[in-house]
Amino acid sequence: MINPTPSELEVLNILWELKEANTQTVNNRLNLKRQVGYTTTLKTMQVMFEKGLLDRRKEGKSHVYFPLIQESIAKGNLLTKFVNNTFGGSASNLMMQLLGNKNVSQDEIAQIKTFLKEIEDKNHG
Amino acid sequence: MINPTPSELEVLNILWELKEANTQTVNNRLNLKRQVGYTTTLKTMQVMFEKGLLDRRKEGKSHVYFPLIQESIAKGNLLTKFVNNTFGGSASNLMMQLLGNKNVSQDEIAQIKTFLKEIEDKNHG
DNA sequence: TTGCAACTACGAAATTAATCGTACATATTT
DNA sequence: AAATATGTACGATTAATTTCGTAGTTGCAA
Repeated sequence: MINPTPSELEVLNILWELKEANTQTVNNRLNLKRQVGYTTTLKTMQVMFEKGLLDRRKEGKSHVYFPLIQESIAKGNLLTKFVNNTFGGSASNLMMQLLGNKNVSQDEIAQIKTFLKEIEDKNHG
Repeated sequence: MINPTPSELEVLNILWELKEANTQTVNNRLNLKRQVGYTTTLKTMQVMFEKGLLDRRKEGKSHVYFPLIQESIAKGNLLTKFVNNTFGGSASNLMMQLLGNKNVSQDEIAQIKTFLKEIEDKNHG
């Protein structure tokens, strides 16, 4: 199980959205949020290719990269690791922290409750 | 806002539990889970002291260290950062991932539901 | 075919975190 | 006082990640 680094996750988030893209496109996207050099992005994607996080095909002059790992699986793995490190493996502890967190909006909390109600209803109905 | 590194968080977890402890005690605790050298633990705690994560007082021959940061605040900060990095800032996305995660036991899920029901009841009653 | 623009490859530097070796200081025991 | 035990400080090493400089390749336009 290969967990992406923070920088790699940024790249993956873009590729999960676009399905596939060349380095230029990914780099432009990254630069909407923060300044990154082109070769930095290229190197990151090459390393990801070597790690097996991405695959690519030649298209014209450039390579088109695409993810080899599913979004839900990658994020699930990261989440599991985070829960273990930070909340001693207790998902409910994380949950309680989340609901008490000032950085989580009331909207988000309402959404979570709605989501859980749906699950409840599905199970009981 | 200084976020502890993974190793630092391990130390903090011990100190939050014990309120305060010397390096020897912390190191012994760490070694229940994995092998760590004494000077490694010492160095980590010294760095944490420099960063302002811990304070200490001289007691006999050794220093007694104690946390300067509250558990809920530290974990809340880590959680916020994680939600931002991994789930684009959406706590409900994290939530959905959590409930679908194979690594989260049915017990945990039940506990979360119970916990949310309590909140619901408290709000509606 | 020469020159330019767009990509790519490679290596290396810079940063951060984690780890430990070694030496020093202090207190206690003999 | 010498030996021992305990704790501390400091520097150095290792490893992982992030970053970028530079050079090479390819294709197209002048």
